[in-house]
Amino acid sequence: MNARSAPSPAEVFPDFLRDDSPATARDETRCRLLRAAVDVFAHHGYHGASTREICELAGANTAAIHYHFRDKAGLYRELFRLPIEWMADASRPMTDPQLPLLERLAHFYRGMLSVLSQDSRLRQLALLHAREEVEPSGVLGDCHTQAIRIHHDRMLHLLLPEFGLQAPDEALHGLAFAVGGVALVYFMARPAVEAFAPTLTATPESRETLVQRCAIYGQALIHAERERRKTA
Amino acid sequence: MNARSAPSPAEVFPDFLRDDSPATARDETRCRLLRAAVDVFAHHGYHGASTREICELAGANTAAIHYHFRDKAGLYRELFRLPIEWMADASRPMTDPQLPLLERLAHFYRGMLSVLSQDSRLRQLALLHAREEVEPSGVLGDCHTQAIRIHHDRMLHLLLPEFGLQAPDEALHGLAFAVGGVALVYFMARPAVEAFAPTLTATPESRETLVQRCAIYGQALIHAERERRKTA
DNA sequence: CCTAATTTCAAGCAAGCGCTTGAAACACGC
DNA sequence: GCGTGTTTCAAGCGCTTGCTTGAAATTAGG
Repeated sequence: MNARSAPSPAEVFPDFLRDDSPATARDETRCRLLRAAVDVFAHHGYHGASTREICELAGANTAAIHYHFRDKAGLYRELFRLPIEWMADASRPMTDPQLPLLERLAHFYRGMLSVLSQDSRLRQLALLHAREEVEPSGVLGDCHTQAIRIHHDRMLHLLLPEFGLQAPDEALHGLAFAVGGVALVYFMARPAVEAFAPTLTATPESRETLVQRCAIYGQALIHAERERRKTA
Repeated sequence: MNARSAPSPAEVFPDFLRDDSPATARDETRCRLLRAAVDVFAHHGYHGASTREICELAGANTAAIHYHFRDKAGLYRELFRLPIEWMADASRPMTDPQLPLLERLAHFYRGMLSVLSQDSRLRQLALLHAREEVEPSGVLGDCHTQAIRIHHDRMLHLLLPEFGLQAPDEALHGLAFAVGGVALVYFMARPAVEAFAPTLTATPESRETLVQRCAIYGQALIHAERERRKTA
């Protein structure tokens, strides 16, 4: 009668995104619900989405949501349960101290933009995170901010040695926001980007060119902050 | 029975935001509805907001929305009818060719951040625009993108002479996005900023410091792009 | 002050919402 | 093959939603 006990994270993430999962048939409906939920929530937002539409897309009964996730909020929350680190695997090498700064920044931006490049559920999931930042659904608590913090901390981790600091000060937080902001617009204001400069992110080649330019910009920001600290 | 013909823009914008308007009593209910709509839509988003709550806050009957704006979408659309140029008056001097680049950039960022500084309806209105970018309500058409375009064009207008160009190329659009992105996070990811570095935007003084740093960053981006073009 | 147009009101409709129910279908150990 | 626990189903409940209605209240002109 009650909702199932939650499975371990690795059991569903990010596997449920793939159409060829799950391994076991017992979770089939559950996975189809999660996949459909990503699609519908991404299209209409949390409040705009209806459980009926999700179930219809999943080919399941409306009662299935209550059975597997207790309620609509539980289903939505399940999509945010794991940190979004795996969303941007490509950005992992940015913490490699062996690589030159420019290259690490390129990895960072490639990670951000790669998620958006494909018309996949990964991109839709990224969209859900972006939405939650601008229009919190109110059902997630602070778990979403925690997920974002990982990225911010990683950026700080890259910046700190550049300035010989042990802990970030106010300006370093601002710099981290600025470095991320160089590519943020492609994340958070997709319609505007495609309206003003559609060719910028059209092909994988143009996206890679964009990544390289962003890396140069990021490096310039770091240099500028270094100069600013010298004179101040 | 039918909705009134739309008044001229200057008649309601941005006057309806001020609590001491309107000049004539005949538009009182209409103005109170608009003000309440800003509040409620900003809190819950388009889909999450209910017309009943808006009317309750405005002290009006639920039928008033239909009478003055035809329906919920009409009321929402009215909040987006005018370009958002007046939302950031402080950024107007950024087009003044007399001023040095750094100062013009400071005006730009001051305009962006000033809107968010106060807990006013102006800020809520800005929030509505940010939301619409991430989660289009679907009732605005492209009129919202048009409003954003004004800011993008103004940034291009600032950048073009710096590179001796007549028309923007792909990279210049990317640069415009990057320059704006330096402060975009304070606009579009307010919860994250306040979670990670709350003091950054806490007081008017710290915000002005932030504006100055952003201007330096923006200038650095422009210089970096100039260097990049030289070597490429 | 009467008349006509404009604006507001209480009441309620149809539709869609999230969620519940009790029974049927299924899976699986013995 | 049976009994037990798990999963799915059709049906519908109570509620809120956006919107409508016809009449009352208000305003303005002659």
